[in-house]
Amino acid sequence: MEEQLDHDRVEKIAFVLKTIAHPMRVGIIDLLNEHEKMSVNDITAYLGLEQSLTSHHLANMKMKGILGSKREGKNIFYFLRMKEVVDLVKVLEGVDVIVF
Amino acid sequence: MEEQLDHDRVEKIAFVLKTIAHPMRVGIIDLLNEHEKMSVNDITAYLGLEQSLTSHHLANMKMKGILGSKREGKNIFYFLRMKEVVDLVKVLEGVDVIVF
DNA sequence: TTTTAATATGAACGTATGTTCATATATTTG
DNA sequence: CAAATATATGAACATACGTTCATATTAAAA
Repeated sequence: MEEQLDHDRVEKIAFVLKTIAHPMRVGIIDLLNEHEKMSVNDITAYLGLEQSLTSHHLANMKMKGILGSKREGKNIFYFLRMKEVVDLVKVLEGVDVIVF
Repeated sequence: MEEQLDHDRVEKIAFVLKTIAHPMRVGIIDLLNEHEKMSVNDITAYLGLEQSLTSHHLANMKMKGILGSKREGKNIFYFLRMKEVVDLVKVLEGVDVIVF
């Protein structure tokens, strides 16, 4: 017989991958890897998106445990909580990919 | 000024992540990491899916450069082409995740 | 050469996901 | 307290994606 699929394991792994599998989310991870923490405004400016859209992405990644946030006066700063995601991006750095 | 977002780079990275961000695809990657090559039938049996669904997943991952395939008689064997995806899975091994 | 086995294909469908827009909430400043 | 700034929220919409089903293709075996 074959080995057995560990459903829980593959689900968890896929869940994280799914959460960051978006160009803007990868960009956010890069940013927060280089900056420790950043305000929504700064992230928005960097990504060149609308404020609301950035907010949605950040909220989603926070809800799923990838990011954390902390209010400081008028600003809310986001930071990496699940640091492993940086390695995900690193693994794919320079890999030859043809996108369609 | 801030650094600039490298659109091409994040797109490529997100593209690969997106392709494998599914429980069954992660399972397939595991399998092909341990087996070198495998027939559709064997993969289907292992995953416990329908033949057609497995085929769709395999075709998708092949089209996007993650897998390759080779016919041998009645069987078609799939194998890992982009080996880096194994490291993606490894990075997330044991990471604490709460799925919803 | 008919049948069986292995795999692929494509349409149809439902659901999930990203985006936009308008508006709400919270904090600071005047 | 009113205005301004920073961020969040939720509905509406479009699109992407996974799944199923029925059928096509290819190769081997009888």
